[in-house]
Amino acid sequence: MSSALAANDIILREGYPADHVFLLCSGQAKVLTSSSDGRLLILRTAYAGEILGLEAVLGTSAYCVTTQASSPCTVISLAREDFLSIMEAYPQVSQSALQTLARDFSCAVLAARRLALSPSAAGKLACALLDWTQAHQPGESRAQEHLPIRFPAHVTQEELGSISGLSRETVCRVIAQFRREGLIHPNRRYITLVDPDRLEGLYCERPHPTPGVPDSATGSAPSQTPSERSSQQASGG
Amino acid sequence: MSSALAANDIILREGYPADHVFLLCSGQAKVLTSSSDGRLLILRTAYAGEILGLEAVLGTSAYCVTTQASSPCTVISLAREDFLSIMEAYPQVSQSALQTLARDFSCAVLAARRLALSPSAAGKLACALLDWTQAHQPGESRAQEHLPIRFPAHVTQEELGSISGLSRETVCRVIAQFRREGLIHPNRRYITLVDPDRLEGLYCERPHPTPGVPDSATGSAPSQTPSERSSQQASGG
DNA sequence: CGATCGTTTGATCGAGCTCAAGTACTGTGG
DNA sequence: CCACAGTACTTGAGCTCGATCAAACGATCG
Repeated sequence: MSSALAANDIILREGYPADHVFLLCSGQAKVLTSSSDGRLLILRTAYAGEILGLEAVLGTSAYCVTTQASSPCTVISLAREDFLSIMEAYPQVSQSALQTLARDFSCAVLAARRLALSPSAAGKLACALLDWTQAHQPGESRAQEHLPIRFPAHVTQEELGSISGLSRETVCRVIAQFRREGLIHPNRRYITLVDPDRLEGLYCERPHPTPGVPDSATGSAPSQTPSERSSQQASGG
Repeated sequence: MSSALAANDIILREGYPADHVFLLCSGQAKVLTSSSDGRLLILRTAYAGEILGLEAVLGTSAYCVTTQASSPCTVISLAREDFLSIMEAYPQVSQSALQTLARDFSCAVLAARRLALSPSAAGKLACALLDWTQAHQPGESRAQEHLPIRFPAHVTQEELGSISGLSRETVCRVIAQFRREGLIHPNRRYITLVDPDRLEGLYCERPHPTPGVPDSATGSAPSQTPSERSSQQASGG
């Protein structure tokens, strides 16, 4: 039931039958998806305490991501049926699973966003750095976002490439460019984001409070949602 | 509480406070994310009966996708607190929400996959067509995947571009190429995928039962997951 | 029958990938 | 402390693919 894994061991594999969920008891793991030619897309890092494989056990019958230990790990595996009955018995577990899935979904959407909508390599990398640091920020230090941010340790440029959808070499070139522009300060250990706000403003098309969805057919005020105009009827477009 | 919306009206907007969930009672809606310069990434189509905005109400405090009516719609909005207490009172609602979120997550991962891992425009479009038809297949006709598939109606090439991360013109060119190769049969109304399997084999790097994650440091059999070697200990890397 | 929207095709250009070579840093063992 | 090996980083040159710009063509609808 409990396993000790070495770095780079596979915890679960995309495409395989989703017969278990895995509780990551210690260590860290990369959540990624891969193509048959070896290219990787790293979605996020999972830390101790997280449950892996939720989406597959609940939904389709196969895992849709691969999880690979990035450091020595301890995991506990739980059979699908057991986990489902636990969730039934303890509503708190369901609630926790809901929040986990909601976060996973947001993370996947952010990845898709920057891959599709960032027009340049610099944009992709900037978004990746900002998304990554925000997602892995311990605690709720979202308010002091304008302060310098340390990028988590031991992420190679190759991994950065797999996060942002760029080649190793391009990652290197963009990092050099950001350094020249004073936006980041790469040490051997950390990449310090000197001015996250400026980085975001210059290169990112991130979800803002006022996003750019066209309101072509909508004559009404763009900021209104149905909840705010429950009595009104939308003018037919 | 209930609203009638015209086509192209916005149901909920990414970045806005997640104060409500929305039950789509009739019509269809596009789930998308946008950049400030107007580029779009369409993740999927939501149909009548679906609950929209789940991920935001449960997780972070802001919607992370935009939902836009693609046909006239009826939606019912439900305040966040009300929905949360309903979920608490009726475990079935929680279970349903879990499955919805699991599917949404899988869908977002597929989008990120094809954006990052498909090496060519043809690959991106082929994956998009296949993902889209599978996700929107009514019922469980997954078994007869080798039969021709009709692509859902009224998806313009521009929308196909926003689904696959390509420009309109490139979508057109790739469609022409697929037609020349006998892979698809585009009518004015439908695109018929003549041979989905061949299309997938030629152009897609989709999650197969034997994906290409490197097992560099793992000496053990690649197909083994921790659940299958619960008594064994991984050899320290 | 004209207007509008969607599709088709061509020409050009540039960003980023690939290939290739070279450099810096880390850790290990003597 | 130094030599060595391995890994990661850096930089350059060339080239390919898809975006962009531009211009018709076709269908549908009022």
